[in-house]
Amino acid sequence: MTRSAAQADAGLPADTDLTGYVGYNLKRVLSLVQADLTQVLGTFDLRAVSFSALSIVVRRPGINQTQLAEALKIERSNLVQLIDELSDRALLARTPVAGDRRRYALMPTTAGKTLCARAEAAVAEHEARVFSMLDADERGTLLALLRKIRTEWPG
Amino acid sequence: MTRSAAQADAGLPADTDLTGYVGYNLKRVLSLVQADLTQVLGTFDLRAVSFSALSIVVRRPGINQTQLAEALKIERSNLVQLIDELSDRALLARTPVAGDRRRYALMPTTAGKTLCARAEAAVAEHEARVFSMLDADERGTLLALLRKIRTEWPG
DNA sequence: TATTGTTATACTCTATAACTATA
DNA sequence: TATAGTTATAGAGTATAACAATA
Repeated sequence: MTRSAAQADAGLPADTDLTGYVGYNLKRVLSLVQADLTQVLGTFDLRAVSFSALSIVVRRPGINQTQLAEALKIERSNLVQLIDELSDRALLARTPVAGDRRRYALMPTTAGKTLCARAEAAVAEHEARVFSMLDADERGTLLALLRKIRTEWPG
Repeated sequence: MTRSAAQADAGLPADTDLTGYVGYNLKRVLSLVQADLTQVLGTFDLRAVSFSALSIVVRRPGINQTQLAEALKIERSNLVQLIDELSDRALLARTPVAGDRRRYALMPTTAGKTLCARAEAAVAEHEARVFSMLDADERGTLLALLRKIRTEWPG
């Protein structure tokens, strides 16, 4: 006997009821997506958060660490080592800001821009692959709904 | 001067480009939802994972820890203390299984069923609130899309 | 006084290996 | 040999407080 006879079993997954919650499905889907993304970005020696940070610095050269932390919704303190790593790899640089010696302007290097472009292409492929069960309309709808939740978040 | 003059600034959030990714939006939305859910379940002294586990045990009495771990996609080892807590609070019990002394049948107590029902009502209210910017159709579509991703996940 | 970057630290979550008892 | 539950532990991620330099 491979399973308890003490319960009815309609052959449904045990988490059937939880799948009625949007939040639970968000969590399970994100877990799948993140695992794949980690693999993809690993080939560039990037973590998801490093990729996000680099991508923003490339698009917004001159941004400082406080602004970057706010954009990524992470703590400034947790950004320090992350920027250290990207800086050590010469993907970006902390450059002085004229008139305010507290701040650094984060500037992407040529290597940083190049790696970012390659990583972005890989992430785009990753998204096309992991969401390939959705057609273009469905994927657009999903994106729109998620953005609506973020922009109209209550509180 | 409140921001660097070294960059163009169209007034857009710094993560504008990242919001083109479904995965990034999934992560940011889940973060918002989880923070709210943590507050809600905190009033029952439950974590999200404890609630999920209790909810499954209530619906599938007799399930064992290995099956529960598979359903929640967490490691068996990480389930032990979680079940310890729920058991210490007398919300469920590890009961012997006739014919296999390795296994426990997890059985909800009356208190566990009652707490679960109250928590489920609170979670339903939480979902209605945090997704209140979506109408019923939109919320149904979001749920359907997320479930489709899970059920048709490639690999 | 407030802000920026930084350090140190603690806490949670997750993953892995190894053990026991049972099958 | 394999399975169910358990223990211990290590790593990643995240949150908080306090500090130095500067505004």
